[in-house]
Amino acid sequence: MTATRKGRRSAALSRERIVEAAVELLDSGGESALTFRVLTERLATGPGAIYWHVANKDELLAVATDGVVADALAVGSEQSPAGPEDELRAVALGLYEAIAAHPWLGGQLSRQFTRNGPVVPRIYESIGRRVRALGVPEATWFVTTSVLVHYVLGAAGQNAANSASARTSADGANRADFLDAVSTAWEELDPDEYSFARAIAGQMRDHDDREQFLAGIDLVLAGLRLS
Amino acid sequence: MTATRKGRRSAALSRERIVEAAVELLDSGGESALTFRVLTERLATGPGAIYWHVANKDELLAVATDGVVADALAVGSEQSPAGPEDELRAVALGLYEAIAAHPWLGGQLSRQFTRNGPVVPRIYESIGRRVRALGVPEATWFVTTSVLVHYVLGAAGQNAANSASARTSADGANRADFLDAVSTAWEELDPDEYSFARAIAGQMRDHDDREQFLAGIDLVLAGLRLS
DNA sequence: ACCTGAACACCGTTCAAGT
DNA sequence: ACCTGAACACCGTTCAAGT
Repeated sequence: MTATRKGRRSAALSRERIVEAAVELLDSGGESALTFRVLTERLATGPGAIYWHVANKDELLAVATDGVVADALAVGSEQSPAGPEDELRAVALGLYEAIAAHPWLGGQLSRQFTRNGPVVPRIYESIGRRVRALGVPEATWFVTTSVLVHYVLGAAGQNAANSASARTSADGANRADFLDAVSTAWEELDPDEYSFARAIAGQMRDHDDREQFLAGIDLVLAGLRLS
Repeated sequence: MTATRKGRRSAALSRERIVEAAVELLDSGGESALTFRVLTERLATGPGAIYWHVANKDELLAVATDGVVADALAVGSEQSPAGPEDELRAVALGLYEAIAAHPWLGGQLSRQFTRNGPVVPRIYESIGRRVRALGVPEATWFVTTSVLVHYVLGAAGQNAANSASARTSADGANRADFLDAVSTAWEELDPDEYSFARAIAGQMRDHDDREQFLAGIDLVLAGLRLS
């Protein structure tokens, strides 16, 4: 793992090796940890060499994002379980786990929605195929898939953000401590203005990530059966 | 409007004036348009003066985000319509319109989920109050509100991203042209790998933003009635 | 074709100094 | 208490020059 960190590089530079190193940096320190300065150091090269393989930082981030998502979705579709509902849950959970493992994915994915890249249709395809298999009317394919996609990415991103900020927090807190801090903050809000936020603060503290996440999927599935 | 753009500043500096100028810059050119360099120029001052009123750029962005969202939600709750369902639609649409008017809000809001700031409980409160009023069981308050919040922010952000990138696109395209380009790109994807994405490309091109957005809300509301 | 590395035009932020 | 503005330590990106 430390083999390429110092001294001359062992293998020729390639787009793949650059993306691989970028993902490592993103995983270890979030979006701000990926700079061309430390990237060139890690790869024992100069900035010009990287720009030979990659157009700019935006493209590098897009390729890294698409690669991680493609892997996550590929794993999800290997095991083809019982029916389309279970498949849908598996795909959603696969995305969830990927974002949990790479917290920077959350923000990056929401940025990719601006662009016309490959990752957005990839995600719509994975979720949408299962929506179609559930037999919902074609006229509602776009809406239902959109609801699912946005919920999956939003909820996963929020949870990943929690664990990410917990990881880098100064007070050495873990995820539970961070959730506890947020929950406590919500409980101390003004009782008149924030009666609801205060009421769910406890649920937020104690909730099991995956369980709640899947409960949300099931809620949408229930609504889907009626449309 | 151009009064404060050049020459000496007319009024004393204040947190409010700084935030106001920041929002103007964000609205006009997106997140990258907000720099301390042009901010000091607009306010006819030096960077040190801004740092006297505001801790750093992160705080400035957080305050700007919270301000715009607070305004949007205040407008939404003024008119208290028929029942909680209509109120929910009004609040959701209010957020939707705010993000459409300030496209940078989308990305900024997803970033605020990492932090323990005031904007996230504010949004949960507005949506959650109506969820509670619908009479759903307390045990599911957190999940149902989460589904709604993530869908609202995700869908609004995606649409805003569309119009935002359309606005700044080189080929002078408007929103319809941008959607058309994306739709065409999806139609040209591999038929085997992307059968679903190709199938909904047409719906994406022709869809009415608000109509589709509200259809998504209704889908969740339908699922909510069953839980 | 692929890589080097100095240089450019920018950032956010700090801080001694002024009023 | 509030503001000035030079300076610092960084960015992403370019490009003439090498192999």
